[in-house]
Amino acid sequence: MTQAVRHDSMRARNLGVVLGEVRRSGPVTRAALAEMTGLTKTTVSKMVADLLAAGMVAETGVPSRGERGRPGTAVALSGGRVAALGLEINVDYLSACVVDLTLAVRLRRAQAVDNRTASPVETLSHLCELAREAVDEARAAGLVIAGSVLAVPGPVDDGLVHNAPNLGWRDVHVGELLSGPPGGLPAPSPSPTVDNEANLAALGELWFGSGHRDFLHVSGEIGVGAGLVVGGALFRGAHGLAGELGHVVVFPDGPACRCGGRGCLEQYAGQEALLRAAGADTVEQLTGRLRDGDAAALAACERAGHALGLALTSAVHLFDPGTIVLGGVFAPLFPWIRGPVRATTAARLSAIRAAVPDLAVSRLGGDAAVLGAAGQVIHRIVADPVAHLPAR
Amino acid sequence: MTQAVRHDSMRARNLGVVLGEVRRSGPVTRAALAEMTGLTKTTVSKMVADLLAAGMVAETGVPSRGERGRPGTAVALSGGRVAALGLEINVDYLSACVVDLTLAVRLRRAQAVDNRTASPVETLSHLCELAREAVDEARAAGLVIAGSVLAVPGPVDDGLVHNAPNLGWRDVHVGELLSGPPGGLPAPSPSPTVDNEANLAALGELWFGSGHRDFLHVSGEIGVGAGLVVGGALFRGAHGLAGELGHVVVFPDGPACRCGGRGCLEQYAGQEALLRAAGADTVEQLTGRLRDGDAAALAACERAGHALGLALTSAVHLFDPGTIVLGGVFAPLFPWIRGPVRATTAARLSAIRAAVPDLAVSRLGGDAAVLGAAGQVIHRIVADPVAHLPAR
DNA sequence: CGATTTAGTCCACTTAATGGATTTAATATG
DNA sequence: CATATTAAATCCATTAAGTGGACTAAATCG
Repeated sequence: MTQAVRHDSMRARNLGVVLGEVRRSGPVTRAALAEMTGLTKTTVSKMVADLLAAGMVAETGVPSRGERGRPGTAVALSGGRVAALGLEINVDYLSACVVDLTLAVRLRRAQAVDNRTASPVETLSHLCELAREAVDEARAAGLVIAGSVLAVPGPVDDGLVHNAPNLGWRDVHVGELLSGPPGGLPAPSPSPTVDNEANLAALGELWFGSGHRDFLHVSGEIGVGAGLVVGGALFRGAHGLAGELGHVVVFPDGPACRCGGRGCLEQYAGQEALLRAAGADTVEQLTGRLRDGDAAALAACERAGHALGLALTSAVHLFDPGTIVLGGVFAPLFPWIRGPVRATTAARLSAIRAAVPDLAVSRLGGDAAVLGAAGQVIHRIVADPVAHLPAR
Repeated sequence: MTQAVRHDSMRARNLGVVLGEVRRSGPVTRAALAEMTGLTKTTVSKMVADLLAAGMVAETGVPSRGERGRPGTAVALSGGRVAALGLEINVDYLSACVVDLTLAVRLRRAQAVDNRTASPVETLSHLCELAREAVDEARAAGLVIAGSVLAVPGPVDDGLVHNAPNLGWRDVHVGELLSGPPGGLPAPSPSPTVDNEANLAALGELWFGSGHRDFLHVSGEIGVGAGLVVGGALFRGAHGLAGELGHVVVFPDGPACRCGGRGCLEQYAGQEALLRAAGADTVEQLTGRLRDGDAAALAACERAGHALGLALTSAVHLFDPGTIVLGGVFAPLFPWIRGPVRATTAARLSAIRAAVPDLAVSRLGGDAAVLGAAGQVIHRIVADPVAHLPAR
């Protein structure tokens, strides 16, 4: 429920509103902020002073536009102090990044590890090491890490990974394992919150991608996940398990899927099915063959694209997304699957929908999830700066 | 974006919080309200005084529970003054209801009209007449109609019905037609807002139904629509067109659908397909035959249930609903389709989902949409009572 | 160079919530 | 039966935070 507004939470909230507006509108003067937020110049001035003191915003060079009157001094988000750590565990790599308040990527680390053969604890201590290095380096650059988020390839419920089949994890309580030395691993503090990779990839696309505020982001990895963003907010469903595009039924009598069903999208457009159909071992090999015009590879993409188109048709009817963004392995394959996907969706949607959602490719590819993880921390800070202020 | 909180909006908001808590918790004392909202007793007392003066709450008989100390005087929502009008246009009937603040249905009117043969303007003036009668009767009972919402069987965008195929409407600007005598019809004032029938039916189920806060409501009418409620809020998608369950792809190579696709759910479980397959003319006839054990009727239900189960499997993977509630024509058919639907969803979901959503039947049946329409007005009033207060 | 215009700050005022003291109305107890 | 105890509701002085108008600062215009 919406909570009651008390005097202090009013201020906290308004600080968030002002900071959010600063982010949205780039460098802005206090006067413009007052106009936009509906607060008075006095109030805005006081709040900007607080934000300046906290190192969250900085006065930029005056954008003197040659207009009459006293020129305002614009303020913008400052990347100099506050930063966030993004972490990712995936099937065959670990990854970390540090992002500052302006969403500039300050540091990027990745490490190839086969996490299928390693135990969860091994993988997590590996990750902690990587995180530690990243944090140290960020500190050396004068940044304060305000928080971190970890992306894992499977559904997460409050720090608990119930079942991540592609990692071979079952009931791994990541949150607890990372909650610090007494019983846990030496994780960076404050200890990371854990979230699903597909969800965070969608948020990555939101904050670091093409700038859409309404889209369905499809992350093709070993599994096929999707994250829906509506009005700049992620849709999670009742238990946070929404967006399992990979198990949407495409051909009800198709091949059996590890989910217990038959004919799920993953059996046609998942990375393994796709490579098997094309007779390739890696995605790089597949794109190579596609470039060479290999018939089997092209047929595999055609088939995967058609299946993806069918699943997306259902998803569009249910979700009503603004745009569809293809990411993960679908990004490098985009030139070849775009056609079949479009053909299928257009044929089935154009008669009833005024606008068939655009089909776009993600520029972020595999980086979307780590970036989204770090971005989520930043987003939380901007929405509620008081909680992260160095106590007044 | 979240708007800035100013002094007056702080009060407005807190009034809404208090009133919302009164609704949620039935008769409560001021002291309990203070506890629940986190506001002080002083503040709550002042606000309750305002709400009493506005006739929105009333002091109920003290629920003296034999405890020590001064007993509190409980307050509860009062149905005596404020009420809302719900309206519905459907293919073969018009309907109206008046609901008071406590969500008690004070008045219920329905009229069988074939709106397929009538023009939109004819239908709407018919509706206005019905509404006028309902409003007059409510006034006579001392109620003030604070607003109204109209349900129509088709997607609505800001008062404009782009395409309601089952009514034969195209680009009917209902909002404008109902905006009052200068150019419009003599609609009740304030003039109704318009929304989609499936959405409002889901909200009806939320407020008047079984009390779930997370569910997917399936309204089987001529078309098959669905409304998703998550955390007590309706999910609408980017353009308000979400939940078109009827056009989820079930058998990609199935029969052609009027949407331009093939093998949509509507071709198997829509009212027309279902009756045709069973060789029946009306739903009543069909249920009669089912009760008699007619083989063709049972087979038709089996087939429809299987198709619905497939579509719901996809919907569960994408939406992650808490429960599935079957309404509309599926309500009377529930005893016969429950089995096939369950069998299909359980087989395809149980291995990967910790909890397969429950399958329940709506107690509201065809009334869900009108009730939801009236309920939406009430909901708005409770969320922001200041806007509906008789000016302090 | 003064008039005009706009930005930002200062200050007295208002709103609404707070917290503790007080009053009120019950039950429990000697 | 009078008194203690307990909890609800109200009263009142205080505080936090936003408001609005006056004032100062720094530009451009004529």
